[in-house]
Amino acid sequence: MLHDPAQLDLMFQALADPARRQMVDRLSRGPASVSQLAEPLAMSLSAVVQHLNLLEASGLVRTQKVGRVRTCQIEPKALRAAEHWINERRLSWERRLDRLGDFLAETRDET
Amino acid sequence: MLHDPAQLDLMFQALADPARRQMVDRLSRGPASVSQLAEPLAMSLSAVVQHLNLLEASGLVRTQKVGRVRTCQIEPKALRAAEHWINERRLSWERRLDRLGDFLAETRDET
DNA sequence: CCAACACTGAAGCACTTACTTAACTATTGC
DNA sequence: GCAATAGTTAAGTAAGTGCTTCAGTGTTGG
Repeated sequence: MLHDPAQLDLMFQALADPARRQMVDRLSRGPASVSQLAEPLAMSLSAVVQHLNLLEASGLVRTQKVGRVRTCQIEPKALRAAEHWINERRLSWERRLDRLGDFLAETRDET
Repeated sequence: MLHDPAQLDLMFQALADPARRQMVDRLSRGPASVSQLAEPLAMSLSAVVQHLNLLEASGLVRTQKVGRVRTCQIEPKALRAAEHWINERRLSWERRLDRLGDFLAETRDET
């Protein structure tokens, strides 16, 4: 579910905006309300809510409303999924370089 | 350089598109020419070049032209930078949860 | 030399994004 | 109850994205 291309689209898209990354950054230090998320950002509350909805749709953030305040938290599983996608490609590349290095070392020995 | 917000914007933006992720995926298995990158994609070569230019601007891919073919490779440093940004936020969140767990366990013992 | 090859660049078009303002709903404290 | 609080929703707009086609440029094999 977290690994399907559409979900990865949404996650990376969500992380591509500095305001949304700032929101994730704030949430990594603990839960916050919408207004608390909005406070350091130079934009209307309405804009923040729209960013938050994207973050929630991407799965990176989970929210729950109690009374009139919506409290937001990070969803570490989603972060891990994005991290994992990148990590696999990087490792694949680096393993390939290692094998290439070994090959070159071996063929050098065979002189 | 790789950690400034604008560069992260470009990297996550680049990864937000399935065609570009497919190109990165292909490159994680070894270098490729533009035509080779284009081959599995259902779009014009021109569109592929435009995607490739974004990938290069983001720093995720490096290319060099020899004769008439442009050969593309992954830049693992950039992948690592994106990975690292996500990883730090996730760890920050998870450490916070651990401390919270410890605190709750301690206060329970104090009865 | 010249045709095929591997791209490259510009223009145009449909669609999406990141906001804004303004009007609204639902809670809460007094 | 009623004003302040916390958030939501809709509509509008300027700029950005992801393609397309078409007309190039430079390179290479025969």
